[in-house]
Amino acid sequence: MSDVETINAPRDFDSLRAAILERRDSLPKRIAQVAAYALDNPDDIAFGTAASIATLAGVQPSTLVRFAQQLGFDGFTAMQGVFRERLRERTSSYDERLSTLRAKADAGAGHRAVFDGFVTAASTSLADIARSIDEAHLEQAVDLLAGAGTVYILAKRRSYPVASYLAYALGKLKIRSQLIESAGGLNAEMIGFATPKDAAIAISFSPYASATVDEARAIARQGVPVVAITDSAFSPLAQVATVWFEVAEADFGGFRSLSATMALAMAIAVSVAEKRRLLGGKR
Amino acid sequence: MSDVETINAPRDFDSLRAAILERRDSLPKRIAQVAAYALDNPDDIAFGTAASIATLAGVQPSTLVRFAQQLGFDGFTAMQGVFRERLRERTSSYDERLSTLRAKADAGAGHRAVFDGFVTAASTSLADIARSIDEAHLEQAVDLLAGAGTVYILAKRRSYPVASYLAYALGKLKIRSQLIESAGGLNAEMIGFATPKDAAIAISFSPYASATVDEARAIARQGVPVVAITDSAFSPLAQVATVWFEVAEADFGGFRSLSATMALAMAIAVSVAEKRRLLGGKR
DNA sequence: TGTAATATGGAATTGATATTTCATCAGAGC
DNA sequence: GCTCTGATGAAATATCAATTCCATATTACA
Repeated sequence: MSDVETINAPRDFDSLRAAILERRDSLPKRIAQVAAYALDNPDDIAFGTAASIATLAGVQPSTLVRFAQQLGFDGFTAMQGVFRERLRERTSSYDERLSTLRAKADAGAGHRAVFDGFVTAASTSLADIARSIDEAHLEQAVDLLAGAGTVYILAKRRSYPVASYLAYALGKLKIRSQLIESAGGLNAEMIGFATPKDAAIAISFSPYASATVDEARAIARQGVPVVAITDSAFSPLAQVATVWFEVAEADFGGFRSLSATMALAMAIAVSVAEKRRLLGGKR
Repeated sequence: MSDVETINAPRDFDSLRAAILERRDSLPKRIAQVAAYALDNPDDIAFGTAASIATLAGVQPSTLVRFAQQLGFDGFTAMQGVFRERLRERTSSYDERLSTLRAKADAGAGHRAVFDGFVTAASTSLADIARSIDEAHLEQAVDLLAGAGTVYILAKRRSYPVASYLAYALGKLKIRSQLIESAGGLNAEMIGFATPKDAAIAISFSPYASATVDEARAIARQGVPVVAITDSAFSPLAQVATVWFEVAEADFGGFRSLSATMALAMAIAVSVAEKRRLLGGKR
């Protein structure tokens, strides 16, 4: 007869919520109890087992299954899937936006889609770093650089734009810095001048430019403290660094956003300048 | 002897992360593979089953268990609990974070506030440009550049990082380009080679670097079409440009964000490459 | 008040999943 | 070059959890 029910199971949390509220009054006592608990503690449902949830809600596991079935699901597991989806969507809305944009751009949806893709990639990266930045590391890095004589900046290729802006900013802020840029022959000599009283900032992302890695290793071996900005704990830079930051830049069309890295680099530069001003004297 | 290990299983994600990083170098290959995957895709671990995660990470389920045990957990399930805990603690979404950031960026103090300021400036700029970009101009600029022989890139000082990334991207995309960078003496000669079959991208913001303006004027006088990215209709670049974009970058602590300009520049580069691919032939 | 329909609790079952075990393999140390 | 130790893969196993079933209780209705 009314086996039609099987098809209209809610696909997302909002419609599930709506479905529950709609039937609220027509639900049997125990089922209603589950419904109330589900809306109040959606996170518990996402992770718990049927048994554990049942205990918390004060019902039997079988009631949970019945509840799910009343809503049109196959069983408890299917319903739980919706609760889990909700949890991961809360964190990945940007990622989804990005992937649809990618699909659009691939389908040839025009230049606007490409542009939106880069904007979204940059926004994602910024939101990401805003959440994940480690304040203690920031303090450490600033302290370290504030006490340095010369700040050596190491970056090649993809990361080079950040380095050049950093060099520009440090110059404006009257902080002595040395940008190690070209693949030309003088780099080794330049690095040779660095002492433990100096400091270095190295920036590199996978695939790590070998020159940057080599130079960072060399400079670290001379006892120069290194602040690294890289993309993974497994980066070779992380291993030689005194302090390192993990920055996950979203990419689009094969090009990584630099927004998060830029923001971090600039924050470090300005903070170092501020710190030096506070410490006074040293001119 | 070292059976003490059993007790020190990390209780939260941060210490788990720390534990992984600490042992990074001493881990066997497959286990390290799991470690890398776990740190890169923590969400997957929270939700998946041992089998599904193992497939994604390219290992056997047993390796997952071994990994968990190495970290001091009883088994995979216990470790997964930590990943789940992390997910339920992370409450708000990206957008919420950014807007609260914006609210308190000016209120706070310390280095974190500086960092937040830069992130806010960047995301504001991005939001602005996403709203105000002129699609017709975008089309025009892409058409113009897609038909060009060599793309000359003009930018100095503050805008130079964008130019260098643009040059990098164009190179990767196999679009011939020439970056006019140094204040050195050769620029005039370089520009002298440009013909009306080429094109130029000029980037400059107030206060406009005089070299960029002069060069843009010179190249335009030779009949070379110029795409300009600048900040006002009164900009000298707007006057010599064939197409120009207005980009209003927010600044913080005296330094302008480059995020919006970057996104626009990259979108142009990729769109040009796409257009050329569509036009085919031309190799 | 009696009867039927539905709801509920509890246990058995079925299915899936983590874990363990064992055989094989790679590499370090002698 | 050989042996031993530790790592790895694959499959068997034990565990655990969802589901189903059945007996019982509750409610609705006549």
